[in-house]
Amino acid sequence: MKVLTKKTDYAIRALLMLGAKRNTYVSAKAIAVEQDMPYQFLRGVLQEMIRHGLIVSKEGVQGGFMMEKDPDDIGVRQLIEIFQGRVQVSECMFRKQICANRSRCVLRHEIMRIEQVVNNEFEQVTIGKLLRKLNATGNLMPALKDGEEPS
Amino acid sequence: MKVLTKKTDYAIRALLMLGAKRNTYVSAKAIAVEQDMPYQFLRGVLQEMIRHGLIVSKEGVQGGFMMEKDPDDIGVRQLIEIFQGRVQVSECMFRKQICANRSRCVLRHEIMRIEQVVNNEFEQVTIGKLLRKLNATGNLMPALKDGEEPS
DNA sequence: TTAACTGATACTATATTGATATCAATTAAG
DNA sequence: CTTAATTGATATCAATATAGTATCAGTTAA
Repeated sequence: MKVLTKKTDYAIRALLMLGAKRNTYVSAKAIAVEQDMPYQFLRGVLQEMIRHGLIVSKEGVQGGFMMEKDPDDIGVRQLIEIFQGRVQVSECMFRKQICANRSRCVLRHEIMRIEQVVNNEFEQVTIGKLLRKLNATGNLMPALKDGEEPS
Repeated sequence: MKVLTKKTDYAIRALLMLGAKRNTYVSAKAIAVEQDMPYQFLRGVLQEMIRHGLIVSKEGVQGGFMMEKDPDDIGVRQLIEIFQGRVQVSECMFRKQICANRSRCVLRHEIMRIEQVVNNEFEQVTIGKLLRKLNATGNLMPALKDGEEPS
């Protein structure tokens, strides 16, 4: 069970780059190369973020994308909603007759509680928070030391 | 974003039926009809649960399925793992070079924390717990009263 | 004028999910 | 002993979601 799809994954990483270079336009190509993402696919992701007001763009030479919102106001929850739709534990777990009255369904309570917990957790992970963590260690991808194995 | 797939959904509801009629064999057909699930699809789900030791079966006339484990020992988390695989926030969010050393990746911590929270929540929702909730209200699908609208 | 860009959109490929169909083997009951 | 109700096992298919590619028009700095 994969919680984050590629789109959300790429969106987060692109935003981390834009957040690290605020007030300058970064091209899709630059992001794609540095983060090793498929160029056209990434562009679609960036377009979607423009539509949702997270970033802005400038066309032409020296153009690119720039972060618009405060990174602390961009939560992973919002990104999930944009690229994967609202978190629902079950579309309609107790359907037909059972769903005739969802508010009285005894299981609905549990389902909604978990939905809320999940959303809450993701909401608290913001781009700003992640950026500060990155700054603390200096880079996003620490190099391996001699002889060190990937883990 | 749908957290529970049909298989998990059907599994939970089938288990609730079996849990409500313990020590008797309930046929796949009976479950499918009462819970309005596709018969053959449900059978696949039941087979999978046999393989994982959650239920047992008896072939032939008067055969069917019976709950094997203590319902308090069957958590939704286990069902998700069986039918949807282990919960992973991201398969490998920071791949290639970045994933060369996942343990040092600064974002990994956040990711794993959320994974744990999610798993914990689902673990605590057991079939036994759900059954007790059902018993408290008497049935799984309360009928609508006159004039009452689905909600 | 040109090359580096984004905007927009159409398309393809692959994987996952949901569902159906078939046939052999088992078993209770008449 | 036969039959109908069942599970076991598998093969197949359809629908949807995810991931990725391609193309062309428009914009802009140099």
